[in-house]
Amino acid sequence: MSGPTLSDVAEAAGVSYATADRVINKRGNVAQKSIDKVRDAVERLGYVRNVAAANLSRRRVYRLAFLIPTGSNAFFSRVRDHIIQSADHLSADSISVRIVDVSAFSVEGLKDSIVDLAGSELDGVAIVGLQSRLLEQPLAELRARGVAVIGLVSDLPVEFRSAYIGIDNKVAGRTAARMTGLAHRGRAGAIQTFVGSMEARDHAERLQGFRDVIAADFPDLTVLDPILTKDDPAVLCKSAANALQSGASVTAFYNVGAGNVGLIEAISTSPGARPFCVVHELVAHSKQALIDNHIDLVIDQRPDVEVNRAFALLRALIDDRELPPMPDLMPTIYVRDNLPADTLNDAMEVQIR
Amino acid sequence: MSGPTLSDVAEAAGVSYATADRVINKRGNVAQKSIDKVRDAVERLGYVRNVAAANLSRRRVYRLAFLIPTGSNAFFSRVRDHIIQSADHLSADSISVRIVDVSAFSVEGLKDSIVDLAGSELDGVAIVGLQSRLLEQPLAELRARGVAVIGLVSDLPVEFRSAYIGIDNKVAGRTAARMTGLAHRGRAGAIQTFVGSMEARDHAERLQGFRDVIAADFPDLTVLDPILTKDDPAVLCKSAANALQSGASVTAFYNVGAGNVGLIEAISTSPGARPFCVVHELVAHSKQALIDNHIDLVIDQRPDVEVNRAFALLRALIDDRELPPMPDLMPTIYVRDNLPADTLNDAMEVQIR
DNA sequence: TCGGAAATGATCGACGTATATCAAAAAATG
DNA sequence: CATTTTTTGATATACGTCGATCATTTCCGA
Repeated sequence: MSGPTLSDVAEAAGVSYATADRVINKRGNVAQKSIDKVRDAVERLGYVRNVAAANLSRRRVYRLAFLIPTGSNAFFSRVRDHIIQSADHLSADSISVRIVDVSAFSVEGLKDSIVDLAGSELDGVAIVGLQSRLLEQPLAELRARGVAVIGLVSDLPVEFRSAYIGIDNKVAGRTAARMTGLAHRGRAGAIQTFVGSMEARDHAERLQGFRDVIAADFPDLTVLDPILTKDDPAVLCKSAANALQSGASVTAFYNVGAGNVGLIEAISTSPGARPFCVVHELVAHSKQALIDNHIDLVIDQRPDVEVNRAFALLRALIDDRELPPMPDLMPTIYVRDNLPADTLNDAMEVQIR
Repeated sequence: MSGPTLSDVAEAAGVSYATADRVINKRGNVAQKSIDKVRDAVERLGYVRNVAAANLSRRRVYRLAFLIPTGSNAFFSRVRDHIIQSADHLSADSISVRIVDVSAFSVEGLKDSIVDLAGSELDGVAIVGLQSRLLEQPLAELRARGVAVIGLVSDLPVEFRSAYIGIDNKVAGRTAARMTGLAHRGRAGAIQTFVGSMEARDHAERLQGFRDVIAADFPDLTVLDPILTKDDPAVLCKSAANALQSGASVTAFYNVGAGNVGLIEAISTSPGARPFCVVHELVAHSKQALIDNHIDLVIDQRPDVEVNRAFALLRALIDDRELPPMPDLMPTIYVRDNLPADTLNDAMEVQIR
């Protein structure tokens, strides 16, 4: 019923268990001839290592780390909460997780944190990355020590990680544009966009995707040049208020970055009809704003799904197994009617505990 | 590092390993006093039984079954494909899966299939259910034999299953309404709705949710009485073509049920502007229709996520463990820009193999 | 208080793998 | 051919749990 064991393989290969083991676990001191025989038998019998038994035997503990930016950013506290919550349940599978706080969006800070990882024994790490050559050296060293490295939410230099988990931000921007276009349905309009920083790759990509779709499919709409916010709610509040007062010319808002508290503040205190409004990431205040009808749509990247996926992926990489099939990561559209019940209530409880 | 073992528990409780084992595995013939001591020690030490070791020892194979309606329904072939694909990778975890074809939407057929399950040894089963008292008896018998039973996509009688995995169809209908409303933005309009059958609970609920939101938040829109289609593409094609010709009065289509091939056919062959168009379930043709701009939105219930969740849930139930945290199941909105790359290409390959 | 029933303890051999040791065989070296 | 080196085989112990068996102790009722 359950597949062949290593003993079966050894027998089929005509070698001893010890030799088969030497081949499987790459212990060296094996003749090429024997290696071939074992490999062949593995193939023929369809042998797959019983990971559970192996881990039991070697008392394996998967030591994982997550490098997450600090700060008040609500999205990353959501990520953090999901990691903690998952880790809680994964400890039963002998997985230990450490969350490392990284100073937000500082290449130097991230580099230091990666270098620091060298101190502790690790099997795998998921990093909210940045694109910088500065990171290449420390990442290479990590991987040389056998640590599985993946990028999370924001990618690392491609050659220096095994995989990336996150949405395609161009797709996210395109989706926002599609919805904005549909909401205008033929009518002309002007869309005020906001970005945190054009240096942030995700912001730039979202804006690009947004512009592409509007240009291609909604010729009656104009995309106004983005206002630079540095993700600061105060800046957003002020500039949004400004735009709201400057007559009825603006028919939609699209905030590519964070700091939505400010945008919502401006909208909720401004009288009269408001523009169609799209923002990113479902967190406590954006959820509330949907419910209160202050905004129309939230494009979300489901950090819960991403974290789940990170764990599965790291384990597979560490065990050198095939990847299990995993649901695709697509930007998810929320309106006030398909809100998850517990996005932040539950997560917050975890945080408080 | 890794938690206490049962030996530790026995020692802490001041009983022998054998007694602790008797308590943990409910073998009976244990004094209440001993039970309490062991339970107490488990609590104190935070013992969790090592499922991997246990399964290794007893050569456990999780024997699961899925009862899925047959027929040409594209949604269920998608479900089927995901089950097959997952099962492929789960065989490494000694999980064996059987898919049982059930004649679609026939209570009698479903009942027979459930009764038939009694023949084979099973640990858990996920059933695309129906609401009928006829099912209660056979379900009760299944569960009496220790089989974990969950409802999938469409629920079973509540008292006779351990859990239900599926979306809230009222929420799905509300979401469709919200998007339709946004797309009209102030303009008046009339929405032609289509249902397969008002007896189908999911259809009725979607329509209800849809009506609720339109009535509450979009007073300028009228929901026309639904056209009964029996999910038959031919019926949909004809009635949609009819609606399209009867002047510009209809500004939107909402198909609650299946048979979208027909709807798309009518739209694509009709000249001039088309109404705003929302359907359910992302499958090959609805995806293509999005790309071709024949429809605007697809509300999807992510069968891949649901199947994943079903596996996790069944295992947890069978092992009598706590549930791992799982992403919420919310209706997902697809437009032509956030389409998953592989929804059906990959799945179809699996089918062909 | 005796006998039988109930409860407990002690211990063993699986499960499939990892890791180690030691001896034996085969191959390479001069 | 003798000697070293490389490669192999045989075997043991451990991981944490399950499912046994068998002997011993404790409990309870008559």
